[in-house]
Amino acid sequence: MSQPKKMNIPLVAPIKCSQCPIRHRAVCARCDDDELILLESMKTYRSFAAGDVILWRGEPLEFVASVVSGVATLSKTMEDGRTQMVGLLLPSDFIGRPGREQIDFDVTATVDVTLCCFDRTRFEKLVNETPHIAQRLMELALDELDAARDWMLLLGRKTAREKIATFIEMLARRSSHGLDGSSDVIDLHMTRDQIANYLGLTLETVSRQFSAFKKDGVIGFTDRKHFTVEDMAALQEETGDDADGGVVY
Amino acid sequence: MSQPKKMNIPLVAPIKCSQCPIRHRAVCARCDDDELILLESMKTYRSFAAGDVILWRGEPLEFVASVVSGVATLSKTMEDGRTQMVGLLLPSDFIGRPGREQIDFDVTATVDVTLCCFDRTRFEKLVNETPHIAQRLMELALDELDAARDWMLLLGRKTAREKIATFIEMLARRSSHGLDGSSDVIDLHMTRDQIANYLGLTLETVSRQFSAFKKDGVIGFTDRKHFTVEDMAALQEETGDDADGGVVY
DNA sequence: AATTTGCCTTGATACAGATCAAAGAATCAT
DNA sequence: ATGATTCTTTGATCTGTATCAAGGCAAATT
Repeated sequence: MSQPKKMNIPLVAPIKCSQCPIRHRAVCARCDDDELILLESMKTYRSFAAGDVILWRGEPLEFVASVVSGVATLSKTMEDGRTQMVGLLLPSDFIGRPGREQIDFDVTATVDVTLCCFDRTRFEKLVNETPHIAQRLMELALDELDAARDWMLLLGRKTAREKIATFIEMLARRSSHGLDGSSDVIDLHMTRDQIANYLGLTLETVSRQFSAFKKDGVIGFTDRKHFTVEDMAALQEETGDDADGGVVY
Repeated sequence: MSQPKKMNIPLVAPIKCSQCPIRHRAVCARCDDDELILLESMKTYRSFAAGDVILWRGEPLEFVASVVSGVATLSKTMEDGRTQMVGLLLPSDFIGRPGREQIDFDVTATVDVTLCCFDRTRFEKLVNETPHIAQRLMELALDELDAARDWMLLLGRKTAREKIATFIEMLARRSSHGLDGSSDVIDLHMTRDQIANYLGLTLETVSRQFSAFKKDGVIGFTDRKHFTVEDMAALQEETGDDADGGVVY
């Protein structure tokens, strides 16, 4: 009954742009109705199971895409196997870049992922003709750049404890549904090993720091993949980040 | 005769866009003659001495700019003083982003810098009206993003020796004037401390690794700020990067 | 139910790089 | 020139995190 994991049926029937959950945040955010009709005719949906590689480094890039649902990661691997995640793609984030026919990292689905794909060369043409899209793509790229820079500070200067605190705080912020009601159960989609690759640590250190925060009453685990934040103020304090935006009076 | 360091005369007479050294690579790369005339009427030049802070984190952003000459760095500092450089700006690189009125890092001139500045709000308007510029800005952002991701791998996973090798190799590649004639003298514009902040190390470790590479005959110092690469192959090997682009056959 | 497999935790130990310290160049100011 | 300051090197020691190793738990498979 269950499908074999690597079965190759990535294509899925797309939903209407007008009903698309990422309509107002993705690369198409600024498009008017005419432009949407055009995009609608170009797009195809593809799905990937958790763990599947979406794109290999160096592989010719046939399509660019927006993440519709799920989470994907960008990662780089050294010859001896050391790997570092260099990006996290959430719904509305964009994969690929116009003007380059390959990428320099692997893209992997960490949970089931659905992508809204466009043929790369056709999309490039569209970018050149459609200012809205180029502008939105610019904004998305600049947002990712901001995130990458925060991550560089984390990787270069934060201690293991600060890294884990920052990571937990990020998850807490993301999964709080608008409100900052703290004691929701947070899902830790990734394995300890993936978290380690994200934070520039080993999986053992990740495990130890989680245990330490649990012992200190900052978080509580309901099971290995789910936890609650018990003391948000303490967590914030441990991240090493400024409480405010860094504005000094 | 010499001017006091902090004297506030940043404004300088701009040169013509048509003669501008970064004309074909900066944000204005794709602009046609009409657009250039418009930009010409908007732009002002500002100069900063080595060591000057160009923009403070959180400060309201009055202008955006292209680097015309010199080198500037982007850096983030934690409350306790730990700092991490998160970007290096070379001629043609862009400072600031349309749609945001402050930035989350400090921008500092490491050597004397000249900027081609545009009033931020006027520039934003121009971006909205001029697809060329949004496209070019997107490309610049994506290039920076690629660089940031390489840097994340370095910060998260490379050893001190690999970090220094990567840094030296980058300088060597940049300062080789087109040719790969190796034994040019390379200028190490930055202090050991700045290099440490760039690589996520301490200045002592930077110094030790330089000494180690010198002892191993990989590089030779002519003075503390100038060196030559004696063994490029060995240097490449030490970076930990794939020799090729990662293409496996 | 028993077994396998993958993931996680915890302990013991090693080591790379940080920290502390001091002295040696180079640059700057007088 | 002379002294002051800043930057750099090198040494000694410490420590946070990696590494090595073993066992535990839970889900998947038989």
